[in-house]
Amino acid sequence: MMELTRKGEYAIRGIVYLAGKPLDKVCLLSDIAAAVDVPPTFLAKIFQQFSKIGLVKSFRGTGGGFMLGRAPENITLLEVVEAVEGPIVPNRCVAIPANCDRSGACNVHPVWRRVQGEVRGVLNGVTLKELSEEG
Amino acid sequence: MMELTRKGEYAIRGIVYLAGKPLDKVCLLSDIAAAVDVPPTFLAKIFQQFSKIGLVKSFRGTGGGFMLGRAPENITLLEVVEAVEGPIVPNRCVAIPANCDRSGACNVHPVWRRVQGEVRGVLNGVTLKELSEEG
DNA sequence: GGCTAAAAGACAATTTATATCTTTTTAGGA
DNA sequence: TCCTAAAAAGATATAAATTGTCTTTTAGCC
Repeated sequence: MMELTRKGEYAIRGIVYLAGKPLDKVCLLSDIAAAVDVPPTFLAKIFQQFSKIGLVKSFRGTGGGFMLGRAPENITLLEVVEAVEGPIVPNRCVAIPANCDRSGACNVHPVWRRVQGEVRGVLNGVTLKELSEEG
Repeated sequence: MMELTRKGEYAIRGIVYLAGKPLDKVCLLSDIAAAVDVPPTFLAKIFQQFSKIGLVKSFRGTGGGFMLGRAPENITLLEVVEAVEGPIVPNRCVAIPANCDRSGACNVHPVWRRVQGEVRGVLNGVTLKELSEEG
């Protein structure tokens, strides 16, 4: 249960790599993919998603590539994970409350909300800056 | 990310239903399945897993069925979920540390451990007794 | 115009989830 | 002992999600 997918794992690897570079440095997707050991075509899809929401900036053509969209201390792990995995919802009924009307009052529901809150809290407390610094 | 599967959802529904009955009451699988709106054959598989680890007791033949293996206040939601979903591991590298030796020190690893701890903590704090009482 | 590199979309393989069906085992009752 | 009830176990089937790849298009630079 609750496992991050490959996609999520790859997404983190890729963007953490970027976060470790100077903010204005433009990196080739192929270089990033090679550095973090991810299939380039797959990482391309991931970075397209990042790009759409501004987590990274992309540049086409000669000299093109990717750079971080904001300073790494202003990007949380939560944003990164939710960007590619979708919202963190431990149970469908948390996402779609209408789904939870089985037998009126469901006692489990609030538990899942608490789980959701805790997880989001942890991930929201971690920035790409911390993750990219050598520990 | 982190979604409970149907199996997990069904498992909880089924065992919470049992927890709402008198401890020594033997329930037919078919009755439980009907009551909590779960495919009976699927629920059978789930209860087999429960039975193996003693979460429920099973009786075959005439007058057979299932009853709770322990008092509901002594069964946590964590046990139930892990019984059918397997251990709660937000990332493979948390489950298999050898998998995490990519580039030496991985800063994300401890974050996933924290997530794991928080989730397990929440689920461990909830018992079937609470879940089966009307709120 | 020609080269480079990302964007977008279609497609394919594999794995996981979600069941169902059949056969076997165990127990109780006539 | 035989019949019936009910769970256990195993095989199989379908659907959906994951994990990619490939091709074509668009954008930018020389």
